[in-house]
Amino acid sequence: MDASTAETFRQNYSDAELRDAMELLFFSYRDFIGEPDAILDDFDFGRAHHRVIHFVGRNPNITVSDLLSILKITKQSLSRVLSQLVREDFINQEQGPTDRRQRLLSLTEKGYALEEKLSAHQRSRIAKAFNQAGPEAVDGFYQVLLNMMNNPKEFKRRETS
Amino acid sequence: MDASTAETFRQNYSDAELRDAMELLFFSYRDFIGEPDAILDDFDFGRAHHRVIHFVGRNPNITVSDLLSILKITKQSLSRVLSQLVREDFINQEQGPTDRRQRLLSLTEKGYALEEKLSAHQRSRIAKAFNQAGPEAVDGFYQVLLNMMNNPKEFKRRETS
DNA sequence: AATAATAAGTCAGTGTTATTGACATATATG
DNA sequence: CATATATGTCAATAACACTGACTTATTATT
Repeated sequence: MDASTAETFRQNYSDAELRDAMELLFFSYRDFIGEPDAILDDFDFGRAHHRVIHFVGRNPNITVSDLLSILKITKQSLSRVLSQLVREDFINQEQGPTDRRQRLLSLTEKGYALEEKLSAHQRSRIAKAFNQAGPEAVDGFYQVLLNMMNNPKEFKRRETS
Repeated sequence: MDASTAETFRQNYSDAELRDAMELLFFSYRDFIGEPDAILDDFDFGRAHHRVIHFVGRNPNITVSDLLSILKITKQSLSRVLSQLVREDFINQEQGPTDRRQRLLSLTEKGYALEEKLSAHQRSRIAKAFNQAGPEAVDGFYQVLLNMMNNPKEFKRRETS
């Protein structure tokens, strides 16, 4: 979609259409997150652990407070999950080099292996959806979901090819 | 995207790209569901009530068991929420006309009003995202998310224009 | 050097949403 | 009549979130 046609967008969507989209989001997200649960059960972990492992994996050496603002949960909620992951050697904490109050978080090898295992199903689900829908659809998927975010800049797309 | 070019899709996405998409789903869904909570608080309701109200609204006279298979939660989980909504006159139950074991669910006027109020923010969020991204992007959004579902036929798109 | 602010962690209590398992009732179907 | 189905309910439990209050270590400010 180039700039010259940008003015010609239909700017009206009916409530029924918008409710369709709401429902599609619900269904697709429900199925998207429903998968790794079995693996997590084996470790006595839940979805909260999964999210922490994902975001620490994507942001090596992230601080606790930065992780908190991504997850938008409280320190106390994170604490339970994080201390468990550190205790069981999935996540490593080390003192910040310049600010020694910080505890920089990164995945251990064990943590990385779990992330791989957990995300395998989700990655192949997305790959399948992308391949079936085609590259133009993938662009649309990105555009719509980015525009749905409160702060689209929070999403850092690492790789485009 | 027409059938003639369907064979030319790039069929390989890197793990990093796929993890990008996972993250975008997380962020956009987090922001999408984060909004109606304040309204729900006023009624002492939670997200579970919201989901029930939404799906009963979209599927008038749905049976309890059909609602359960959409939500993919247990009967006991639904029961607490549903009986509360019935007790406070947001949802109406009536005996099935052919099968009297069934309790067909529908929104009362009060329930419909609440649904309107709750979905208003989400609808305008989606409308904004659709308008910013453009109609082709909207098509892509639909295609990708549909292909991400376990059973795309579960999604019934009511309106296309 | 003293004070204030920040980063992280912890203790205690609470609430929502989900779970499993067992069982009850009404109705429908073979 | 026996069995299956649709719904509802009781009890116990767990995951994941919350609020509020407080501590410790470290950094920044005055």
